[in-house]
Amino acid sequence: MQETIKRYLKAKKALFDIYYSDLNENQRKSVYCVNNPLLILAGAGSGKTTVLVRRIAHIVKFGNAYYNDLVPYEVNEMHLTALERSVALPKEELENILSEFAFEQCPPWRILAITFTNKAANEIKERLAKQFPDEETARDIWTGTFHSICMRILRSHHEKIGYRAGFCVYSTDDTKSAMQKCMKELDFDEKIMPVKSVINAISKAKEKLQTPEMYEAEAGNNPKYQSIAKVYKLYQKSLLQSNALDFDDIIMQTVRLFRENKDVLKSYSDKFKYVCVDEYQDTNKAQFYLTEMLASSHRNLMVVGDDDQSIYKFRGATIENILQFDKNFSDATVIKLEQNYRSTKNILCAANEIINNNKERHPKMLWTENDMGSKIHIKQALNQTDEAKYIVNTIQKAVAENKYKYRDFAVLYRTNAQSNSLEATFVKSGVAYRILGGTRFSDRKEIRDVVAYLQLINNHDDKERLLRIINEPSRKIGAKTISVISEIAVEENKSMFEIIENADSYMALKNSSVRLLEFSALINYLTAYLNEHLLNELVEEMLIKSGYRQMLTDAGEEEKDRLLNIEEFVSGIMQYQSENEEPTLTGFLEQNSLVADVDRYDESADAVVMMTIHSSKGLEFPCVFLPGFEESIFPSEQSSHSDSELEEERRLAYVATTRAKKELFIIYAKDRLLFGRILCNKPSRFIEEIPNELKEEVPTENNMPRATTAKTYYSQKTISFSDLTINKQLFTKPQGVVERFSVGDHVSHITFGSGEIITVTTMGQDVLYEVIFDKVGTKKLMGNYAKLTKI
DNA sequence: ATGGGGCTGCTTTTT
DNA sequence: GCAGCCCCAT
Repeated sequence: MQETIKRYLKAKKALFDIYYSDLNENQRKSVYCVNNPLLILAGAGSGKTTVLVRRIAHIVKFGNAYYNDLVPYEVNEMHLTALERSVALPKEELENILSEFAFEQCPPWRILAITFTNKAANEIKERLAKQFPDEETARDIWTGTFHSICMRILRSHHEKIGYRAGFCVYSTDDTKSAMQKCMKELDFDEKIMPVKSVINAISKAKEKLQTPEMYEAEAGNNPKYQSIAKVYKLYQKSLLQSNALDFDDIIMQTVRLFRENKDVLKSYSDKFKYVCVDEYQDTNKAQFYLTEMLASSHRNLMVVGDDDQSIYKFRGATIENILQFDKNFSDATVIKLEQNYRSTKNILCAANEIINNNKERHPKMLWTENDMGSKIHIKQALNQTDEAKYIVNTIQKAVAENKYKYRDFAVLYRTNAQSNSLEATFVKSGVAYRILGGTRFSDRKEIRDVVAYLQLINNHDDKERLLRIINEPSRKIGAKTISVISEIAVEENKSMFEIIENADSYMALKNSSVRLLEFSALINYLTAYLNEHLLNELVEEMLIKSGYRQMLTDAGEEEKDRLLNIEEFVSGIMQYQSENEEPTLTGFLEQNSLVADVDRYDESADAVVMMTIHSSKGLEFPCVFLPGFEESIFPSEQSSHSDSELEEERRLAYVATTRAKKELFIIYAKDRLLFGRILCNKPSRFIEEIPNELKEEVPTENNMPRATTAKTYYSQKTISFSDLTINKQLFTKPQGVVERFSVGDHVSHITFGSGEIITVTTMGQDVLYEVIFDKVGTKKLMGNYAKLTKI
């Protein structure tokens, strides 16, 4: 009987291994590991989304099938032989056989997958859909960004945090103008305390879950922080009055909801048997608490991350979250995905070399079985126009030779501002291109105006949007009248819209009451109109009745673009209506405020795509151009003063280079026009960090004398191939047992030098060491990565 | 209440 | 180099 059991279990595992034979060993391990906390450290291009999707599908289809030791009572020789022979079956049939092993399957609606961007969420949704024959299963899985998931939760429980139904989300610009008004009300001088810095400080506070009261307490005697505390307080009050949340509130208020209502938290944490978080290195403290809470009942939390791709520290993301993972979940399994399937050896090696200059990281090594590929093309351009021309020419040539299509190319830059000069050249060239981000579509005045009308119709309390459009087009309602309304509203603790609706009962508004009543009647009429009509019809009616369309038509040729933009916006609404079973104004506005331009990136369109490096995270392209690799641009001027910010820039350079599959072009300009001034910057240090053996200089077209070109810069630091230990290891799969140490051991590290182990924490199959180094102080290192040697 | 003219300061990066 | 802001004149 023992023998039968062994054979049965062996056959089961063999069948699963065949079913998942398109995955590598560690990827399979991640899929099978279902019933405890799981940390996946996944390098760039190592197939982490695949693992995430396949694991969820596995949980739904087979549950904890792989690791259980259950054997059916009736199993006999015939059955066993049949199983053992099934190994040769095609995959579709295999799945039927495997379902026999299913155990503790999880219904799809009890699985939650959280991502950082809508782009990633959509990709997971699409790929999940392909895993199931029916449409419903994939749709029932809760997939979304932190913000969209929280909104979904808040919509059901808004009253518990003091918000009314139909509450709305403020965009960055709405936040800014609301903040400005608060500061004005408190008589704070913008010259001394810029709005931007206040917004930043308050955002940071919210990321740390600090309430205005907590912030005030922490401010102590510091006048600057005391002032910010005052603004924070007033700002929260005005948000509540407008029935609005800002981006950070979405997370913070959800945490608050859970903390103050244990029953609500319990209903969600009981519901979600499995919680998966993508891009865990980008989560901030608030998101960490949120995740922990949601996973608290079942503790089946899987997080996927890569510290080398952490590029959002500036907005509060903390790598501590990955390090803390094992503190909260000491039984966590840790799996590393280090095989890269995306890039050529040359590209991957260059990326490894760049990131290897960072000190604050878990040393790790990506390797690939892909070809060597071309060397990295390094191009010196004369100026930004030359740079753009080089990109256009290279693309045109490759397309003409039928090597690539337009859509195979991406141009990734550090700052959105760089897109202007690129665009100018692309327009003239006739190369199809699309720019994502930058002056966003939704940032355009006319779009913001139309959205403001819709927001006000949806939520009459929304002060910010009301102020935006009350005199747009001109209704002869000026600053004076508005401040009177605002004062009355504060006095009577009513919304401004309520005062406007009753303008005729206030003496102070005598002169403008007719116009005010007309305005409130317009909004009320449109609100009622929505009951009987579709959203796009509402926009048409609004454009006509408000006089907005007339205003634009009167302006003539100049404003023609604006009308076209509005048309595009309306077609966006119609798309929303066709995609959703129950389209609502609230739903549309919410989607509109949480979705960025990058999310609309359509891979099927044959056009070169341009975006910031930040936006490109998670994407891949056969050919990538990286313009503007100059000191003070990349790394940016303001980051060059601090080591930690420089390391973040370097991680960004790492993300940029690892986007490329086949060809990578890095370009720097001798002269660059910026802010109307010509700058002459040295080539970026990141170019220098790529060893000469991996790069190839593109000759300048008119054969300029070489003495002054890039070579001189490179020769400052010569690295020979044999010095590169990492390089050599790159081409072979690393394996073997890593030596373990205990507290008090003296060890040596390749970059940090010698030190002493002070703590040892087991983290799944890995060990986290805290080491006090003689020169650089205390560091936390992962045993399997760190390559420590005993002294 | 509005529109024009001049001045400032800006560019990191995003939900 | 340009967008957005403030101030002043209408």
